[in-house]
Amino acid sequence: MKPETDTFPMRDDTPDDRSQLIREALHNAIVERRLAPGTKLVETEVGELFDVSRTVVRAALQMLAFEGLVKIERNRGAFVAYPTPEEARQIFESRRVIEPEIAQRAAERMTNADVKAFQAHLKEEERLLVERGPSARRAAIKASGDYHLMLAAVAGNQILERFMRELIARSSLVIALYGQSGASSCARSEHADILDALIARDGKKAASTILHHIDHIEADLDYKAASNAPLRQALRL
Amino acid sequence: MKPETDTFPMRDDTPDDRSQLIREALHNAIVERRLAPGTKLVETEVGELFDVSRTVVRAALQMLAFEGLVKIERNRGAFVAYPTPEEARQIFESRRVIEPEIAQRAAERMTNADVKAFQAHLKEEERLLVERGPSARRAAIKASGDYHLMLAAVAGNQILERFMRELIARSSLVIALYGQSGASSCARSEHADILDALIARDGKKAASTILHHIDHIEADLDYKAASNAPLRQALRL
DNA sequence: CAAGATCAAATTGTATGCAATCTGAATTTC
DNA sequence: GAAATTCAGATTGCATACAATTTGATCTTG
Repeated sequence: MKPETDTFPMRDDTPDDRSQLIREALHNAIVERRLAPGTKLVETEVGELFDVSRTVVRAALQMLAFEGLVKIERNRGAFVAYPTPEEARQIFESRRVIEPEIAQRAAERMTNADVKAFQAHLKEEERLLVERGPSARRAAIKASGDYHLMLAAVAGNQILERFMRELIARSSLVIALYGQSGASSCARSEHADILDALIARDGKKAASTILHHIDHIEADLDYKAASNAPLRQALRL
Repeated sequence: MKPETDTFPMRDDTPDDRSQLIREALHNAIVERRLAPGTKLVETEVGELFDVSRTVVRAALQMLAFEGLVKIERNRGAFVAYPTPEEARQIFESRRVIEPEIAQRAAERMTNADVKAFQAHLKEEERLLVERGPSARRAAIKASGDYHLMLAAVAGNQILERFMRELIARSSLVIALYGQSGASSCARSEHADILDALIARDGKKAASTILHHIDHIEADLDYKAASNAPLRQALRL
C-alpha cells in the first residue's frame, strides 16, 4: 500500500522496555486525571503494581520528572506535579510559540490519509462529548489532547513533537487544577475549524485559528481558584 | 534584606545532587567537544571518575539520553549522540521556530543590567576568537552557545529556556560533525547585531536578525561530508 | 586461509540490602 | 490542654550482587 515513503519505522527511544511501559502508564493516568495533582507515587507501591523492582520504577519516575509531570523531592519522594499559576502561564506561552508553527507545517504536509484520520478522530471526539459518565469524560479529555498531538506528528519534526507531547500533558494538569467550565466543549468546534484550514492547505489560517484556540483554552482558567489545593505543594514551590 | 517578594528561591530540579553534577559535567564535555560523537560512556568508568556507584551514573546518563545528547542502546550501553542529517535539520528547524520568539520577548524584557551582561559576554567571545590553542577554541564554542542561552534566560520562560538548552547542546554536536569552516567566526558580528536590536528594544528586528543568524550557521554545514564518522552509528539509526 | 563455532571477559539490566531521612503518632513537659 | 519531644515505622538514596547479554578472541573445520 504505502510506497517507499515508509520512512516512519516507529518512534521510540528504547531506554529500556519496562520502565518505558511504566512511564507511559503513569503518563496516561495523569493526563486522564485518574491521578490527581499532588498525589504521592510510592516506589514500592508502583513496583508491586507492575511487578518490577524499585530500580525500574525509579527510572520511570525520573523520566516523568524530566518532562515536568512529576516532581521529585529529595528524600521525600515523587508526586504528581502541581503546576503553579506562573508555570501554567509559561506552558501556554510556549504553546503559543510552537503550535502555530506546527499547524503551518502540518498544512503543508497534510496527506489525504491524514485528513481521513483527522476526520475520524474529530467524529470520535464529538461522540465522547455527548456521552455521559466519568470514563467517557476522561476519554474526551485524552482525545482532545491527542488531536493536538496528531497535528504535531503530521508536521514531521520529532523534536517539536516531543516538546508538544510534554506541553499537552502539562496543560492537562493545569486544566485539571484551574479549569472552570466544561471547557473542552467550547474547544470542539474549534478543532473542526482548524481541520478546515488544514484541508484547504491554508497554513496561515491554520496557524491563526490554533492561536485563538489556545487563547480560548487559557481564558477558561481561573488561577485564583486554586481548586481543592493541597496547599503543602503550593508552599513548597 | 529582601522583602516578601522572595518568590524566586532558585531554579533547580534537585532530582538529586550527584547525578545532576555528573550530568552537567558530561553535558559540558560534550558541548565543548572534549567527548566526540559516538564515544562510548561505560558506567563503571564514569563512576570511578566521579567516585560514585553505577546507580548514580545511570541516572545521569538517562537524563542525557532524554535531552538527546546521549543514545542508550539496550544491553549495549550509552554513547555520545551522533545526530543524523535529518535530526540536524529538525534541530535547526526547531530553533527557527523558538528562537525568534525568544528574541522578541527578550527585547521587551531587557533590563540595563542585562545589556551590560551581554556586552561583557560579547567582549569575552571576541577575545576568545582571537586567542589561539584548542582550549581557547573550546571556550569560544561554549561562549557562543551561552550567548543564545542568555537570550533565553532574559525571555523569562523557563520551559522555552530548557528547550533551548537542549537545542543548543545538540547543535554543538551537529556542528562538530558537519561543520565546515571555522563557522563561529562568521557568527561573531551577528551576535553584536542581535544585541543592537535588543538595546533598541526592537523585537521584530531582533527576531529577524536571529533568524538570519540561524540560517547562516546551518548554511555552513555539509551533511554529506560525514566527518570522521564511526559508521556503526550511522547504520544503527 | 577464510568462514564459522566456541567461549571467557566485559558490560549492562535488575533486584535487593543497608544506611540515612522523613513522617506521624504517642509521650512528655509546661 | 497545648506545645514540644521522642521514637518507631515507612520510604528514599545508594551501593552492590547476580543474571543476562554482548563482544572480541581463540579455536575449529572445510
